[in-house]
Amino acid sequence: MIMKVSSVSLPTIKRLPSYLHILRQSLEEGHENISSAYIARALHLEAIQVRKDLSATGISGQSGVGFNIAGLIKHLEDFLGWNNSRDAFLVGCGNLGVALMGYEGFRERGLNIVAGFDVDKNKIGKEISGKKIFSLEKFPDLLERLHIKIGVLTVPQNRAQQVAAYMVESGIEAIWNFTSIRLDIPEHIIVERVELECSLAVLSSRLREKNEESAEDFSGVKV
Amino acid sequence: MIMKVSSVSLPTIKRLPSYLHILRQSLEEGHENISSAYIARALHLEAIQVRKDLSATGISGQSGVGFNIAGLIKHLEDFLGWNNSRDAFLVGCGNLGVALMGYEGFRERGLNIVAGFDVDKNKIGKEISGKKIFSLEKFPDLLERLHIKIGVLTVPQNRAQQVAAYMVESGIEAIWNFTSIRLDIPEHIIVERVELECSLAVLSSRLREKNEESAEDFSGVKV
DNA sequence: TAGATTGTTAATCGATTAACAATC
DNA sequence: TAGATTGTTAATCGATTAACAATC
Repeated sequence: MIMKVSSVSLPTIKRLPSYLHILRQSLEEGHENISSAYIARALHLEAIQVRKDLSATGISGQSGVGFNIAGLIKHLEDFLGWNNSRDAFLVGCGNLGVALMGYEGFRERGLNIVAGFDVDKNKIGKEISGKKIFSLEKFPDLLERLHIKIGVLTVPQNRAQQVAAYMVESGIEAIWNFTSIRLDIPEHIIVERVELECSLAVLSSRLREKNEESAEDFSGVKV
Repeated sequence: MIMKVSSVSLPTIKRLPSYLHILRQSLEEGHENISSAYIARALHLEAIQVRKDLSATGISGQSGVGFNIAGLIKHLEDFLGWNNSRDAFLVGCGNLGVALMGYEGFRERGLNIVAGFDVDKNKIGKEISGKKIFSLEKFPDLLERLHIKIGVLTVPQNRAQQVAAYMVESGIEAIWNFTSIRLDIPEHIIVERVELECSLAVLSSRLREKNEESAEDFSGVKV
């Protein structure tokens, strides 16, 4: 068995959604083909990087012409698995959970949240954006019956580890983790964490830099 | 004027919050010092990387002993500006906005959301997690009066660019962008986008790989 | 044919990792 | 002193960028 850990690098994969964004926009504007230079300009990247990324996903353009937009969209969506959407359960119907259940954009990106789960009796039985909320107890049973593989984790921090373990026990294969907890679960389970903290760290440090710069302005400049 | 674009690399900055996490945990457990090897083990990193990262922020440990935990926490929080929390406004009090306004963790990370803004008359005047919601019209005035520098953007996708422009006009200095829109605003404004789509792309492609692997299992193995 | 744009091969750059002397 | 751990210097690795022949 060949055990390749993806031939496509993480930085490349992370840029693909932004390419799709530009491509869809461009298609709507009535264009048929697009060049790597055009995509690069729109995203403040280098054309060669765009070409390298695209070729890594296994598509090739046409010399002198560029890439067929519709074909490229189809190809990238296929590559990401965003064409045939996968069903998912969401656990933790707080404000964040409700926000995610109502977000239309996920379905276009291959993720279809079909139901929510919570422990709060006031929430159980209700519907959010047309999706029913079940008792967490029903999770294992429904997971099996609906052949769900993906769980979205939006519970409070202090419940995260415990609930994640329960999801794994129930047979989940992948967890999209919206908590800041680094889950301790078996290696074979796919876990992707949304790194809010990292994003805030970058924002914070850029703000700090800016402050230091303007402080330098005052100290360094002779009036 | 020296215009250094930060001596500390982005990958390093993004790892700092996880270091803080381990450090706080370790302090609670009653430890006084910690080694780079310990931190690395807890985060599945290499000890040398932890040391390199920490030294990049300008702190040094003690040979044979490690780092003083309390001192290191203080240092990293200072570095990120997470000690003295900065006030921020949040624009767009939908489910996501409400979720963020109620999240306790931000204050510990230097971000204090003090008020929300919305265009929905039903929301204006109400309070969420003890924070008042104002009409978006009041944004520029309150921004100036309270000396707010940071705006959290949680409006619907189709309003994002327009609202962001309004925030810039009003004098905002930094935007934490929770929409998937790449904002087109002046260079000198700090924009940090939470890359939900990228995270989903990584999850998707890992799922696809896993599928392909198990498909190979079946095709490759002779029964 | 001339112009545009691709994909390949090589060069550069920056981040990670290794080795190890210095220090507590 | 022996053991643990740091920080420095050098080596490696992988991603980005450059150069350019090939192609439409």
